[in-house]
Amino acid sequence: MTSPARNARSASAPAAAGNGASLAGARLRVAVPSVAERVAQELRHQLAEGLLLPGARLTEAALAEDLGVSRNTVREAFAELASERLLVRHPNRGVFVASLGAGDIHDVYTVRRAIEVSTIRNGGTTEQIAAVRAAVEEGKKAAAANDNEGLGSANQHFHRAIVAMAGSRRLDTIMSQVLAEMRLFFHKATVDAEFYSGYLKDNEQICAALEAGDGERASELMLAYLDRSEAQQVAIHGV
Amino acid sequence: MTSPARNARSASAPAAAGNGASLAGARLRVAVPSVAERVAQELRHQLAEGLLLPGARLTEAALAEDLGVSRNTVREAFAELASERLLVRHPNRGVFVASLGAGDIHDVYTVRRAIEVSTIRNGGTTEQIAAVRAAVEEGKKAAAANDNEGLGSANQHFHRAIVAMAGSRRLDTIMSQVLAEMRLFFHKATVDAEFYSGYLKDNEQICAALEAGDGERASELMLAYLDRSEAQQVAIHGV
DNA sequence: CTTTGAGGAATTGTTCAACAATCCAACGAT
DNA sequence: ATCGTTGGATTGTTGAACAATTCCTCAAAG
Repeated sequence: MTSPARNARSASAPAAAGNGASLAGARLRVAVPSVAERVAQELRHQLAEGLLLPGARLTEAALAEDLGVSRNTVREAFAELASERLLVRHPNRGVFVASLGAGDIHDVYTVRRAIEVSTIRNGGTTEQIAAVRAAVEEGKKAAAANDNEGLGSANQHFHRAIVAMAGSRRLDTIMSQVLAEMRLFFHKATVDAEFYSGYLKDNEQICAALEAGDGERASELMLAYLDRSEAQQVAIHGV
Repeated sequence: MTSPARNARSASAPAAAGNGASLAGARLRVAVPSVAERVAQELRHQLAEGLLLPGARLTEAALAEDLGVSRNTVREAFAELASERLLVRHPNRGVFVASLGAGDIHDVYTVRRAIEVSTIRNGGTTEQIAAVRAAVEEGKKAAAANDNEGLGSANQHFHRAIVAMAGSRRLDTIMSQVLAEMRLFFHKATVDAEFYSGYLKDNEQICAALEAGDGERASELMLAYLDRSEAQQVAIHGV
């Protein structure tokens, strides 16, 4: 019953001479993200890029000054990022970049096992499987180009494509958040060339099983992959 | 004061392999929840209680006045509830109590299938299974007392206990959020006496299978239960 | 009679300035 | 060296302000 889009006409343009110039760029963009949302985006970017390391402290005043926004707005962005577990709030002490502890690694992989294995067992449409295949090929290409950064991205695309087969917005966002958490914490590991290259074969096998319509085998492969990956992460980062 | 580098000291403190998380989480009750948090709690309560129906609008000023807090504080509470999908923000239009559409029902059950079935297949410790059993008995008792409200609570406890077997904080919170969503939307349905009573037998069977160590059978029963429940919800609420 | 457009009220988005509460580190007294 | 005290800094919260936007009403034009 809710009509999603309402045209934004009423271009009364009572404003001064300048007029459309500045608005022209945003003319088609019906929904401009709020300032708080843009701050959150910027922080997510910096977190994903490894510019903000786990444990680092973020002070409201500094960020507000730095980004040219109000402290309250920064606060809203903090709340959003905290709800995604990328930041943690210590009451009256400040917000810090999240850092995963020993149990958290297992925790994250438990979520992934639940979501990915369950999803993959049910298979997907040919289009959805094609998306998975595309991610696999993207990874191969990145490997051939020795592009580690691209390899990491391709791997995330692969797993996101897997979950997308379930066709659930909620699962998609959960998966995105989990991947963001991992990317934040495991950023150092991504520099290791051998780190992702070993997974290329797994992804290929899983994708092949999917294309063959053997969801059961695909799910078993995925489960084995996740278990192995978890063990690897535990080995790298001190338990 | 332009502070160019915000990468604070990450050196010593955060080590605490034990876990900084538990330190924060284990902050004893000496810490009083913030005002924003209390507002969020109050709203959650009213939502769960059915005092705020889906689609209802919440105005910042009214709530601020009503609860005796500042508008900004209400805003923070809104942000938190929105991140839990209990409220939705329409930019420049206001926040509304979330209402599930056609696809959302299937979406929610997709999440539950992924989490609950996956968790139950792996079984749990005797203590964890005992918690499941306790929820089952709680339901029986409520049924005997003709306490529909209690029946609904017991059912939620049952499913929460199931997920708790995974021992994952993240899965627990995801499950809590999903259950909160359902409780909000399906509140009207909970008045139906027959609605939950039919599930008592399912819960009993699932619990029995768990106690017998037959996780596979338990998971199959759970899957069948969820599918049936989804169909029932779709039947009740217009597709 | 329907459509169009121009106010105008109401609400949100955002900023700013202030104050209380809390934490932290340095300091001083015992 | 231990323990309390004292400042300084940062967060939590408030209140008021203003621009931007939406919604509603209503009169004018077709």
